[in-house]
Amino acid sequence: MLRLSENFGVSATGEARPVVTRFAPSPTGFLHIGGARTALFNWLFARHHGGTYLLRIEDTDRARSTEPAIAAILDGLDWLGLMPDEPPVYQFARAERHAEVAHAMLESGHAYRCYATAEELAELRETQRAAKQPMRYDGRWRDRDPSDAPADAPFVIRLKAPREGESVIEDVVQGRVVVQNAELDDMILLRSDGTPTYMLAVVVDDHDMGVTHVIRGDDHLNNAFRQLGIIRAMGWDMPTYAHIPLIHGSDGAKLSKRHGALGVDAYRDDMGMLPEAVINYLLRLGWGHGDEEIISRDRAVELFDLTGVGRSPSRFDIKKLENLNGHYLREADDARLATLVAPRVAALMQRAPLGSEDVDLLSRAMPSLKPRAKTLEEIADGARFLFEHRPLHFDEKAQSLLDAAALALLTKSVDALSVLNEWTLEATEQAIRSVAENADLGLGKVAQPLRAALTGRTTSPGIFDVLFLLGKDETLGRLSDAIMAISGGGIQGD
RNA sequence: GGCCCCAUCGUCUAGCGGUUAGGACGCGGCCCUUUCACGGCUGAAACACGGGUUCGAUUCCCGUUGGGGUCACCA
Repeated sequence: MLRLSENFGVSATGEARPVVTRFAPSPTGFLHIGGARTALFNWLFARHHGGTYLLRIEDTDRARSTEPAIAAILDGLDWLGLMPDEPPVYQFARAERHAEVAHAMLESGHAYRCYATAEELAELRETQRAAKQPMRYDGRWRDRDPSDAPADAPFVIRLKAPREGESVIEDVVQGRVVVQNAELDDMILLRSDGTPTYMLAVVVDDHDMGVTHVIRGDDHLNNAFRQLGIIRAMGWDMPTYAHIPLIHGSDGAKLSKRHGALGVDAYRDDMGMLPEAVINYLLRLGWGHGDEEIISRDRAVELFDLTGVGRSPSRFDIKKLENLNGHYLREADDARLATLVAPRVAALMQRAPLGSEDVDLLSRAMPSLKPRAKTLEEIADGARFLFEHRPLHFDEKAQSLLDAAALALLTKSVDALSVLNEWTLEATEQAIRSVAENADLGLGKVAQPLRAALTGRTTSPGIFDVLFLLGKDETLGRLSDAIMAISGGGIQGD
């Protein structure tokens, strides 16, 4: 398939311009995962070509745009490292310029005033639907003499779109797409209150911002043809289009709020994902480079291109994201993870924030904690035993391990451990191994009761890591707690 | 419904006329092993269907089916 050059936007005069991309969300809600991917692709494309990546807040819908939504979008982009190269452009602030363009088109005869009322149009649509005709504006004011206009009546400005012929877009992702001009009606440019519609604003802003490559969801593919009408009427350059397929939920339906279209903050806060994992996952959703799966940000900038973007929609798979997150967790710096996990531990245990000593302990425990988790939340859960206060609460499985046989083993362990002068991994391991050997048992037979007694659970980091992290006093204390509980028959349990 | 887009394992994908159809997630088994993980090995698992074009189609063309998108004084 023939594809246009991606490196540069080519102007009407044929001169090459440096790449400018933009992400243009409307602030009507959080930054969801699909928007994040669009932002990522725009960012990546600009970086790859040494261009500029911009952000435009499409807030012309005053009723639905909110300040918190803007904050949420900025926050999400910041977390993902996708902040724009220049301060964001607020579309509503440019309403005057949009109106100016609409009036210029009126002057040049590319647009006209339409006095049809909302009721009139609703009626038109109803008739068309009843007759099973395509629903479009019928152009009733298109060629009407301006003198027919009712005095002082409100009007909108509509584009005078060509009614014959066809329009072609060579989309970098979708290929050549052709639409008959007869399919397009005369869309509204300026509302009766003088405010611009999205169709007008997006074209004017993209032009004024010097956007060379429009990379957006393919739900805008049909819009592109409408927008083309404005571009041609104004004699502007057509940007290179790249309409990327949407992300669907795991059930194949469009990702919506009830289908798991969560804000990126949910991935960060609720699930405990790392931004690098989300970025890597989003990158691979709809884009591929051979067999490479683990791709760093730098590597992505190096490799990314639009030709690698697939044409079919993809489904969101949380399992794969978790797997990737596990990978980046294992790779991440321990001190950084400790900082991220600390508040989660406090929340989980319903206790005061961890002090610096506790965070330090968390950091030291991280090498044995992080390989066992896929999210920060799981790390926090696995770290609880470090901060639990004596006497421990034993879960059901742990209780069943703490029986009469365990009592003997625990007692012997206390004996072997308490005489140790040095509390090292090596020393404790040697002591416990000899307890096992003397009892003629495998290490596992001793390790499990120890684990239960020390952590209250049956799963934990390696038992010698647990011993070491807890320290001698705490270890011996917890062991004697368990011994007492068993002999007294009063195990603290559920 | 009109128009537009899409179609390889369950999922994300590689493939760009001739391959034992590859990788990853997930799933099963084995190994490692003090639990759980990690790691290693391994198994099952796909070209939606029907016509063409061609010596030869997963690959090119058409159709069918299926999925998605879009048809506002929303963006």
